[in-house]
Amino acid sequence: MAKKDRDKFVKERILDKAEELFSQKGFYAVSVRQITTAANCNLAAVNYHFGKKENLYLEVFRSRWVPRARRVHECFKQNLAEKDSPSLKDLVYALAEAYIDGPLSDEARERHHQLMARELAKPTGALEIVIGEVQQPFFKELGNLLSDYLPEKNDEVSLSLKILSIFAIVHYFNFAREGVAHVTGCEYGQNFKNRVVEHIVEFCTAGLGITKQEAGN
Amino acid sequence: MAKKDRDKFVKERILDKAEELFSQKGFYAVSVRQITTAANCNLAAVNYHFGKKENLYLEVFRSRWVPRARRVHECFKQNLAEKDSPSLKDLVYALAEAYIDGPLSDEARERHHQLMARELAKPTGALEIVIGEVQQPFFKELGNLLSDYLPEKNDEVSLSLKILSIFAIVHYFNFAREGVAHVTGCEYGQNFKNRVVEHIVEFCTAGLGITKQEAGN
DNA sequence: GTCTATAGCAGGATAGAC
DNA sequence: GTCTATCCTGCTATAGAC
Repeated sequence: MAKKDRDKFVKERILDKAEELFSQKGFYAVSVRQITTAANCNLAAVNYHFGKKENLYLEVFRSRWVPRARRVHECFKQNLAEKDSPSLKDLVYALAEAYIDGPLSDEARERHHQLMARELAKPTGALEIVIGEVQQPFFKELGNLLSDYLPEKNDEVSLSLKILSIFAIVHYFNFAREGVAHVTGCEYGQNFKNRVVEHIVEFCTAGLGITKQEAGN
Repeated sequence: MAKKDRDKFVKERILDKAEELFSQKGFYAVSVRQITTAANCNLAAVNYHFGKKENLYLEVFRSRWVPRARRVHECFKQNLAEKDSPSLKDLVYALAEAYIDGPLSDEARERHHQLMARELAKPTGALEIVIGEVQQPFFKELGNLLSDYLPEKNDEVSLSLKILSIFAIVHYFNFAREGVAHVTGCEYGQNFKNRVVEHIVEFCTAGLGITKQEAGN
């Protein structure tokens, strides 16, 4: 790990550490000095490779956040593809599992959602990347999948509200871990993640207006 | 308004402006200079009244955030008290309306949830205030109310997960307004707020496992 | 209580050697 | 590409006059 890190090009190391620090503390709370020290390179490297701190922040989203979001979405599709003629419950399950217990490591998942939470609370240029390149197209796709299952015809906005609500829950359990742990009294281990996934599936399939019988198992 | 502001004591003006700025930009992105300039007072006033910047931040939560959260909770209880023998739907409605369209102004509501979103993503000492003094007791109270309506017996954790999920949705629609507006294509006017409340009530009463007939109207 | 002035330091960015 | 050295700005916090 230490060896692998040293062999990476400086630019990559900077991006890795920058993401870690930005997600933990936010843009302003992290100094270029902290990043370059953590990345074991010179202070001037950030300016050489990215021009300025802000560009580095955006590049973190482009080169790290977006691909990782895509991996989660791929995982969802794969989860879903394993079922033939999936039920709505299968669909929500595939989604919840991809997000809560999917391809990302626990650390990566936390970083991922903290970065997004920061952008949602106070958008910078990165929110355009997050929404425009990733969320919007994925939600569109989800909407198409979902609308086949819903009992009533849904207009665009109704469908969006439903998808956003599922996403809000998934997102909350990922980014507000400390609060969740405090309120529930549970640690974020594998058992708890399983339980959260079960809960989300129950809550959201029902929330979508499907009775247990209709939802399948 | 300008007059009223000028008549307030310096300490109060600082707290007002500090909250506004902290919620918009976060702790590190706001300087004491910005706060004191906005509060139309001297730079040294923050140190005089609060000792240091961090204490001011905490005091914003204690003296502004907590009372406002209490007002929302009071509003919820009042909404609920207007019904005799309220249905579950009434309960969720009272909750959603208090949060989405309750006693707070739009600006105050946005500030309120942005401050909380920041704390949830990256807890500081303020999260203890938020959860310990406000959320935890309120969730407990909600749990007691809710458990009477649920068809099955729920252990503490199951109940917490349900409440957190409702709260996650409510919170998301308040703090991620820009993202929500982008995805739905809707502005945050009164119409949209009404629609969001309707949606939350539908989604969450159903999500709690209550069929439309059982939920009442 | 409120001000000015300033200490003392950390920040981002850059110039220029290698 | 990577380094050192440095500029300059802006920050928090404080001392001390009023």
